[in-house]
Amino acid sequence: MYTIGQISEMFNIPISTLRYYDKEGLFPEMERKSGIRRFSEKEVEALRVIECLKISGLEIKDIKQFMEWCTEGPSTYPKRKELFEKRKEAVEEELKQIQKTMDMLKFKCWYYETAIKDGNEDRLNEMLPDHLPKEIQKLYDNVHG
Amino acid sequence: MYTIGQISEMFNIPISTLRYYDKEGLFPEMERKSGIRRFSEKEVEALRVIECLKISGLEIKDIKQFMEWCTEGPSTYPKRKELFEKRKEAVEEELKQIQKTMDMLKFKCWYYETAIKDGNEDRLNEMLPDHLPKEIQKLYDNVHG
DNA sequence: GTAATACCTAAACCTAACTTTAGGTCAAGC
DNA sequence: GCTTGACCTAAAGTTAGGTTTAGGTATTAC
Repeated sequence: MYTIGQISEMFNIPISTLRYYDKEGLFPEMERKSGIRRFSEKEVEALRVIECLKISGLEIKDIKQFMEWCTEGPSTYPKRKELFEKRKEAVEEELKQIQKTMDMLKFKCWYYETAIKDGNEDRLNEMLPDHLPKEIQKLYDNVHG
Repeated sequence: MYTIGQISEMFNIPISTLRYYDKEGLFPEMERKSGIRRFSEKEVEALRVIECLKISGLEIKDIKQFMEWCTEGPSTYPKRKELFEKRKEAVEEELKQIQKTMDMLKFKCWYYETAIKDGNEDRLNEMLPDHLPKEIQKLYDNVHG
């Protein structure tokens, strides 16, 4: 059993945020001892799931919904599984987008590296849009195609 | 040359958002014809960069800063390059985090698939924390280690 | 016994990034 | 000549996800 302060240190999350999560219903079964929150292994795992679902793009109110399903027993297993399947798909989409973003960033890094060497963008403007070095052309096409 | 409506369709961005970006200074050199915005290739490329930098986690005011550097000529090449290098690092970090998130999602999908088969979590509780199937154990350890 | 810590609540406040609203201009088609 | 559609502005409103504030309790250290 952990206090809110210990959990705050463990997860590097402000105490105010943990209280906010609690107020929003993200720990529906958390115990208290004379008013003081007691985080058990259950809440620790809940926090791991909260961080995961947040990164996946889920809103707090939907995370709350999931936590409620968890208190309702085996009848909600299918809903819970479906939620994670959908989140997986969403994250796969996000991943594609980030890959594209990375390609743009790499292209721009090369671009300015070249501009610094040349002192201007004249040569770059001649190479654009389809006479870039092979590897760079790939990045460029992926982003500007 | 494009109108705001054409750009809105091209990028699938609301007109109100494009005007907001303009107001925030993200198109410092955009022309106007009797009050009406005229988006050139320059602004189209700016928008690609805006989307890239936004996904990389940069705030609007910092994107504005970048766009201003672009109007200041070759002396700002090093700053611009450094910005993209830093964004690249930030996105690499984000990517690691998302990979971890994916592992958690995959684990949870397997978990509920198993729970549905069994009708309860008894067998799962016996397997936790270190007698899971090999591939699943990897995911679990990566997230709970 | 009192001072410092760590906890508590309710409610107000904050920020970024938009979106909506209200009112206006301008060119084209009928 | 008037209606329609696409543009314009300034300013107010919205939302999510917290954070801060003000005031209070309870346990431990001296």
